[in-house]
Amino acid sequence: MDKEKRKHQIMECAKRLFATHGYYNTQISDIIREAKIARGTFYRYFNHKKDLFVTLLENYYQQWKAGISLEAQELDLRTITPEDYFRHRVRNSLLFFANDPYLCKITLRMGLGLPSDMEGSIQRLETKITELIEKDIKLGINNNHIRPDIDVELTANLVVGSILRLSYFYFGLGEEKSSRADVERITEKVTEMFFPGLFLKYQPPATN
Amino acid sequence: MDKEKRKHQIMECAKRLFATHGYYNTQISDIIREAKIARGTFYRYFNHKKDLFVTLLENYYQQWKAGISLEAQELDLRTITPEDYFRHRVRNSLLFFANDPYLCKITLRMGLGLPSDMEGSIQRLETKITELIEKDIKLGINNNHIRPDIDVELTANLVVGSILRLSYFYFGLGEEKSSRADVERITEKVTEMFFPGLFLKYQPPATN
Amino acid sequence: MDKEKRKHQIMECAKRLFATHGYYNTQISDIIREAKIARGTFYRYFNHKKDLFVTLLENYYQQWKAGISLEAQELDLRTITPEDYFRHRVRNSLLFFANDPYLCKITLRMGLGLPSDMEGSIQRLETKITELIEKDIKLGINNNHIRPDIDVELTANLVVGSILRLSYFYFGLGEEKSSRADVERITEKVTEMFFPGLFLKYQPPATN
Amino acid sequence: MDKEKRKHQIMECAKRLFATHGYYNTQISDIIREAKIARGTFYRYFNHKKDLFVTLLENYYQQWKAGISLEAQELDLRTITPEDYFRHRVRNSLLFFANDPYLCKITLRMGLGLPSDMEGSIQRLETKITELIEKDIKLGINNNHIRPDIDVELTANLVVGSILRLSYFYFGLGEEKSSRADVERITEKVTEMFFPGLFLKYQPPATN
DNA sequence: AATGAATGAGCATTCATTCAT
DNA sequence: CATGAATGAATGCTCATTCAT
Repeated sequence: MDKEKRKHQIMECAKRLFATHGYYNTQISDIIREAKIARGTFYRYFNHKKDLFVTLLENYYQQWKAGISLEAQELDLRTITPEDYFRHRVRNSLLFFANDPYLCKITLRMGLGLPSDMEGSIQRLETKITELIEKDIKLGINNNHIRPDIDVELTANLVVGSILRLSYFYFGLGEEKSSRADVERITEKVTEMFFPGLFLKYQPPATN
Repeated sequence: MDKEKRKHQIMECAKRLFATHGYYNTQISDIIREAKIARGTFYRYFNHKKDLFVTLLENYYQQWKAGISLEAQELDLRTITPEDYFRHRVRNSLLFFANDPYLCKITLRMGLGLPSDMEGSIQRLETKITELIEKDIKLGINNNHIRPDIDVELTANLVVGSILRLSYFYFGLGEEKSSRADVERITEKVTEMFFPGLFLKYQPPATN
Repeated sequence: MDKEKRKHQIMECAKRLFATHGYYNTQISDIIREAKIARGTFYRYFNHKKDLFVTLLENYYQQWKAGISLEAQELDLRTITPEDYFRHRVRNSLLFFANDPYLCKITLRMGLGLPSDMEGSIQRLETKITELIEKDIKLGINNNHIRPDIDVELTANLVVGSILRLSYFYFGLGEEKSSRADVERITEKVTEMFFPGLFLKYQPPATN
Repeated sequence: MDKEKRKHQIMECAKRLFATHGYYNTQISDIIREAKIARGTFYRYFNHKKDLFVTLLENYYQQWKAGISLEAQELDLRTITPEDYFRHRVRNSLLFFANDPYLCKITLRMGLGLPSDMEGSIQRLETKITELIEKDIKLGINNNHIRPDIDVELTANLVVGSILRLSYFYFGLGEEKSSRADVERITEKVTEMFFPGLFLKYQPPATN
């Protein structure tokens, strides 16, 4: 239908603008200029700016759900190995995000709501943490503790991602400070999880 | 100094408000009401609203850096095992975030910039993905593929965090679609990393 | 003619909407929804929204004029008493308004242009004035000054109507404050007019 | 207080503009231009445009109430004649409206909400009705039925005011057509009320 | 230093009117 | 004739920032 096409066109423009400049730094004026439509036309398709945003994400969510059920059909659950099953899941999740960088940015809350200079302030901390982990990994490789064939950058991001997500989940959602006990438990679990895949079997330094 | 105390008081109020309602939904009016100061006073301590925000994060960053160097001193690098070293790093990162839920929220871009109803639209996708992984893990445990002693919720968040971070890093920062090859490579690395810590040694089903 | 019928249908809908929600709170969208016609169709029958409104009143005015000339024919001016003549005039005026509550509201400027909550603010003053007059009349009846057979509510409205109309005519149409002399003259005339019909012959209180 | 003075200044400007161009044809821009203040300043004193309007009327109402209680004190209720009492009431009501032509216009719903050209369409009907009554009165005077000393224009407005108010009260406030019975009853009461004050004792025409 | 009244650029949204089909 | 998608000028309101006291 032609009406749907127009709506889609607006959504594509908005998605790019939201991802690039953030929700609050994208004005209706920007969207209609980009979409080459008149001001009033925008409001024929969306009730508010907010409506557009929510529609965008709702759409994305539906797309993801559809992808999931499709994915299920591809697998022969009786014969697949656990490793392949895991691999499959990971691949499909990545593919989903890889497919649309703009929605990826929006969903991952990058560039959402903050002007790029302020965004930078936030990213710096993440980057620094990642760099620290990278350094640690390199050190571990040099000392023959960590498998030398791993991709340092990727692994650092992987580990940082876990830690940030767990912080968010366990410390950020509430409002009160978390207890030391929580931290210890989480620390232990994270270590258990990463150790086997990350480290070589440990050889205590030969003393002489 | 008294001046510093006043500045600190403003920052504490702002931090809480930013974390709770987002940068754009926190007005100067809110901050000065909360901090019990006059409008003009605010501008004696900060040049703009943006300045306050950046100062807040800069502070946080310095705090983190200080924590890091402190941490280094605690360790006797000659005798510590690699596992303890890793554990140490993880613990300190978690502690840092656990210590200040408001800054945690801000840094992790939660509640930043979006009214809570729109924020919900975003969180849904993350939650759904996490739930899916949780289901997979439970299935794996039932089928004796996954170690039964793991914490399902924690592990799901850990895995999801990795995947989201990698998506962000490899697909979100640029603007062009990513190649299939990238996805395959990342998939493989993620699988390699998690497999040993997550799965029991695989026993192919006995055929009869 | 079919065209006239359609035009009439639009006018009926608009009349009801204007009377109920006011001119400015009635949108073209409301009218066409109610009249079940398309947006463009409206503009085939009326040049503007204003045109519709003016047409509506023009129509009403013509109707009234027609009613007047008709009325004249009913009377035998040679034999009718002055009282019947007056009664006749009053009856026909009332009938005219009684016949179409929507046009009545519009002509009497009720519900024109203001949202109902603001309209309320205006009505309150009128209501309070009327209530005050009602109280006075009741008092007069109790003291045997006013004929006990009158309809209090009706009479209060009648008197208030006169006063408001005279205020409007003598004080509202111009822009400058009116002189005290005007007020005195009008007061005297109003008193003269209402006194004979409203009051019993006055009996000065017996002194002892 | 200075703050009150500023608020008062805005209200005075708005009152004049509302009365002259109507609520909907008075823009915030007009008000602030007239009051020589900035856009934002307006919103320091009033929450909305509507708020200003309601405040204006609320003020007027309070003024009226204060006037009423004051008025009560002036009267010696034990000695005043009913006629003087009535005269007093009428005078004070008129004085109230005479005092502020702008608020008079607003309260009487003139110039409220409609551009002056449309307002004209409405006024025409009122004017025509008044003219008709004037003609009747002159006729009555010529025929020696009506007292020759009355003020024709004033009396016509007085009678029209009553009729319009009664129409409004009995036919306009509801939405359904009124019954013929209502009209007859009102007609009779109006005639009874005006007849004694308006007409000379009727002399049936001498027949020969 | 502290205050808070004043400022005005900026923005989302509305709605009468037009015009291609 | 009828339609309804498109238009864009107009408007109420927000809010970061300034500045006189």
